[in-house]
Amino acid sequence: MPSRLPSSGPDGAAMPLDSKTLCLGALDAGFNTGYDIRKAFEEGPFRLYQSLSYGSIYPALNALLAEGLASCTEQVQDGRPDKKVYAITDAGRAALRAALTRYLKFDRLRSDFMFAIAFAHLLRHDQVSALLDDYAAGYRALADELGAESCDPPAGRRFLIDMGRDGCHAWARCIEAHRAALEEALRRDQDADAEPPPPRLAAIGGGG
Amino acid sequence: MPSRLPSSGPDGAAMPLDSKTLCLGALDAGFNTGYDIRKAFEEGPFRLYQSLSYGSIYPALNALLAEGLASCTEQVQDGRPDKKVYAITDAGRAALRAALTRYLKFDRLRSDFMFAIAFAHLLRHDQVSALLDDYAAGYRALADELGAESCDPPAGRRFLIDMGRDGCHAWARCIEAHRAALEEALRRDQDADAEPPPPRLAAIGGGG
DNA sequence: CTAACCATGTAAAACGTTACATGATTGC
DNA sequence: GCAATCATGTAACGTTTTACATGGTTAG
Repeated sequence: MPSRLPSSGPDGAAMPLDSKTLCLGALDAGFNTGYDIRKAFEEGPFRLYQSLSYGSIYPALNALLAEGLASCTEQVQDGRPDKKVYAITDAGRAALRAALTRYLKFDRLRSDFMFAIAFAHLLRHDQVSALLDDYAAGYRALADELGAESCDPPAGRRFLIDMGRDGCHAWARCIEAHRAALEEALRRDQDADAEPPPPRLAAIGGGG
Repeated sequence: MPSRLPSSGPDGAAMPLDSKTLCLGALDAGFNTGYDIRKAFEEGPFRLYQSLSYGSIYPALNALLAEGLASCTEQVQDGRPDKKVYAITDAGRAALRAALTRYLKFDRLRSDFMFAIAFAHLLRHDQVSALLDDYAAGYRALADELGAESCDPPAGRRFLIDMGRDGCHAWARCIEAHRAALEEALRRDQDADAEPPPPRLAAIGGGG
């Protein structure tokens, strides 16, 4: 059985990486229990780029085991459920490599903040400013968290960390670079609304 | 009936904006049919920040209509199904404003490329380079597409456009700024692997 | 002649998150 | 005492994507 990893459909079209592939990657990166894998996607190196929760991880791990893409040794523990320590197999590493070599789906950003800001005209000015403050602060905080990563990772992981840090900083700077224009435009629009209707009477009277 | 828009759960925790809110936003922005709304999320101003497909849009539109958050006038057409032209109502605008004022879930980036690059050590160098080329090119192309947006949009939409353009350019620059380090590290690792085993024989012989 | 565009809508399938169930240990 | 951490796993739930159904017009 040729252990399929459907990150590409039957036609070869780009499909998102599936949870099995993501787990295989986490395993290769040295996260070797379901619990640790979740942390890798919640707080660890993959945090910015992918997400995965228990509900996907444990079934995926069992599937990988059944397909021979991962192996598992159980460690009996006191009080807690037995710890299952997984390792990627050679077949698993081959499958991971194959999945990463297919056409990858391009990045997708989901930003409720940016969507909200599109409707700045419906919000009060102080709400818009607060939104921008929170948003920029969020990215700065993220950048700092991501920068404080484990020392001396392999080359690929180093790239992830550096990109995450600098990319988040860049986005924050971008917000700050454009907010002045937004806030000024909003003020202008408000002034235009609040202004008493322009003295058309004169024009009308003069034109008659 | 107080037309709920569940972008916040019962406890007030941050939840992603739901499809009804997104449709309300599209309606407010002047996209007034299901078909046009899809284009707004596929190619239009929201393209970078949210996604929404027919399967979500048409049911959402019908729900909004039933709740009085949108109104609809049908335009009979030749051959095609009747065109339903929607408009946001005052209640709808209030609901949109309310949804955007709740706690918003922070941005989530999904990047299969970045995940793949984390495993550069499993790929051939030319594959890694091709990946980086495609990735940077993708962001540059996106930036250019986003920059070529409709003229003179309202202030909030102007912000979206400018952020999209500059943000994508910044990310592309970031890729290019860090790729040299990655590729060099990969070369170093390969050289270390390819190097003939160090002359331990001498040491062993000398020590005997 | 083929592809893309216009236009709405439904149904099924795939996928993911959340909450639940369980429960000892460690730090504040 | 309370919260967090460790640790696995399932079931319900909701969302999203994809395919299907229909079909005339227009541009290359």
